[in-house]
Amino acid sequence: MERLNIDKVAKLAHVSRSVVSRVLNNHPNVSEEARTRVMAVVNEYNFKPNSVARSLATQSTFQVGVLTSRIGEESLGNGYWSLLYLGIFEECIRQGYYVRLSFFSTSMPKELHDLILNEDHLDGIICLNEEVTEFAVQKFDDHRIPVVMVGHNPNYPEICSVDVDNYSGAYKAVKHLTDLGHKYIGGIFGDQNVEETENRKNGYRSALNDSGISFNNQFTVIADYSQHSGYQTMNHFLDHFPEMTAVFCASDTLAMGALLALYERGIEVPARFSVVGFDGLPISKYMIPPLTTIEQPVYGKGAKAAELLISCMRGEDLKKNQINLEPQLLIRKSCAPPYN
Amino acid sequence: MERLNIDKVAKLAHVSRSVVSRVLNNHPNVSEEARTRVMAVVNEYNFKPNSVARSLATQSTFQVGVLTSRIGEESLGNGYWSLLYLGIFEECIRQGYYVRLSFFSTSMPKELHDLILNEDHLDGIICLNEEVTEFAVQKFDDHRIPVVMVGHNPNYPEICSVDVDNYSGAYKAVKHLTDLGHKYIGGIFGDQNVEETENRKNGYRSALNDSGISFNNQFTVIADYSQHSGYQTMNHFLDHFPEMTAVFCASDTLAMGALLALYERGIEVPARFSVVGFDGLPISKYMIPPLTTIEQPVYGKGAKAAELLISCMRGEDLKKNQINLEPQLLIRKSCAPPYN
DNA sequence: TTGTAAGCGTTATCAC
DNA sequence: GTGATAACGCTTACAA
Repeated sequence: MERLNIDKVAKLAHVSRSVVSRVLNNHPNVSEEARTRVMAVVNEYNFKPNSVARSLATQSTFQVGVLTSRIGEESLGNGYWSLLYLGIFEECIRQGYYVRLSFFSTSMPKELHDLILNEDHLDGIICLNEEVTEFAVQKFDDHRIPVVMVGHNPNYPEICSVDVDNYSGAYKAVKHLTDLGHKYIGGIFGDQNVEETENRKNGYRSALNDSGISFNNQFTVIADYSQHSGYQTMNHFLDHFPEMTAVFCASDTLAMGALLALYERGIEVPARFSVVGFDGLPISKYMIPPLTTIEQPVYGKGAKAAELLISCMRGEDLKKNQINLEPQLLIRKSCAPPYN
Repeated sequence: MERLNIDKVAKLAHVSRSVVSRVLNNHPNVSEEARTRVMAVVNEYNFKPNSVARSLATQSTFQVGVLTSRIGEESLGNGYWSLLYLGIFEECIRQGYYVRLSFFSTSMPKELHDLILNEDHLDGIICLNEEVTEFAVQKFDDHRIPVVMVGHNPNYPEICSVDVDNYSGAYKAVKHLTDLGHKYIGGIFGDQNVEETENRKNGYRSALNDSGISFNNQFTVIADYSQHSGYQTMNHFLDHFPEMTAVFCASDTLAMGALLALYERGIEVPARFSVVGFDGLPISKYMIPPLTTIEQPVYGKGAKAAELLISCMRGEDLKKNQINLEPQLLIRKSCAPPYN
């Protein structure tokens, strides 16, 4: 069976191509009779209008681009990104949009940048981190196509964004530790020069403060979100601050590294040391011991970002465009009162 | 600055639109002089031809679809899928193809299936697992667009596929255990009714055999590739076969679950029990203890699949279309000779 | 070597 | 309510 086009359908239904188009797009001004004739043909031949031609005519592709940094394999492999993408994908497809996932790296040739961000093929863009946001915003500074980002960036106040309440999450984590009686609590953070880190650090600080514990800057390290950084930083803490009895890690991956460092030194968790993570990744449930962590709605962040983007694409003017989702403390087995 | 099209470029360069098209597509038969004039304009205005229009004219979109099952969040989060996708993406983009990643579920409405697999928008498809392959192959049984899959499926011998040598991987893993002196070795596998499992099981069996150990069917369980299954199955083994001293897990996630079960019972790894995984995921390095595993080139599988697909799309006739990549034993800290 | 003109398969405008 | 017809922006015979 030949693949047919709108003209052939029109012929078969004894109408003009415009009528077919109207029927397919639910436009008014088409007689009930014509509609049924057209639909009969459409169903019989399972006709689907060619979406490329439609894109050319309407100047919109119904495709959303998702952009993230070409991070290392280790960071990529932690489940956070897949879950975020899944949230985006499912919301988009539900609303009839395709989604194209691209990894971006400043070191790739310019042609690839242009290819990835090819505006003819994209109706909107979701940026998953700051580096990429900067790049996309700069390229689309004339607002030709809408951009939304996951995570807030104070440099781009006019851009819609979704994030978890980082302050609140960190606060809850550290408060849990102080409530347990810990007084010397390390903090491992993941990303320099980013509001997220600033907020998490403030949450950490406030929780300490509210428990009457003074903040010690040496107990705080900003690295990156890899397991390796968690491992390294934990070793550093253990070498220099024997009084420390607990650590707040700003990601589950960081916590995973910290747990390994503790294990290698034979320091039992949670009996002799407590650790709390951030993210609530699926794998955190199977760490040893199962990680107490701050669960954030990763999937939900993605879905919400997609929802915002599609609203923007439809031309709706969003007033409340910086959305914060609330994280929850998820208690498992990696925390206990301090030893002694 | 207005966005320009090929006609405007032609006007500015004082040539016809066909000349512009020819220089943009590196076609022959264009004078050096015309070429430089065109390129001058192209560069000055940074002109990029509209790819949607090009798609319509050439009947090809330069887009590749990647299809995978809408698996649970836990399975999604293990890093395997992200890595595989990264391999596909980077090879595609290098060759100038976009890639669209979609999750497929048999339970979603038919409109979504049609949307996801919309052939007008796709020049080729890479299937990441069997369920999805079946669906795609059935939809494109007339070979309108090429399909390649990751993992071999004997039901579709004519389709190009890439996989790791599952037999060899399992063999190496279990041989490592028998070489260490283990005699009672469990096997946890991940996917019923799939050639992959068959092959891994055969590898496990052969290694046992080559070491003069008889195969015990009770020591073998086929579940799914989740941490939870590893956890559950390990508990089952521990409850029923106290003589068992080691286990081969057909994925790192399975091993992660097994490790947790062992930990909860206070059975030290590797002192009292050895475990080896399969995959070599980035997270396996940070398990407790760091996992000895069979490292397969996940990224490479993706890249190779993309390479095959693009060859097919270019019309090359591939003879050697079932490719096997060789996995390696990666020794870390989860194995030791049996206790006593 | 170059230019003209005919597609590609839609949507959208505007007479009828 | 309907149907020509003109876009949309490109590629590609074919003629010059």
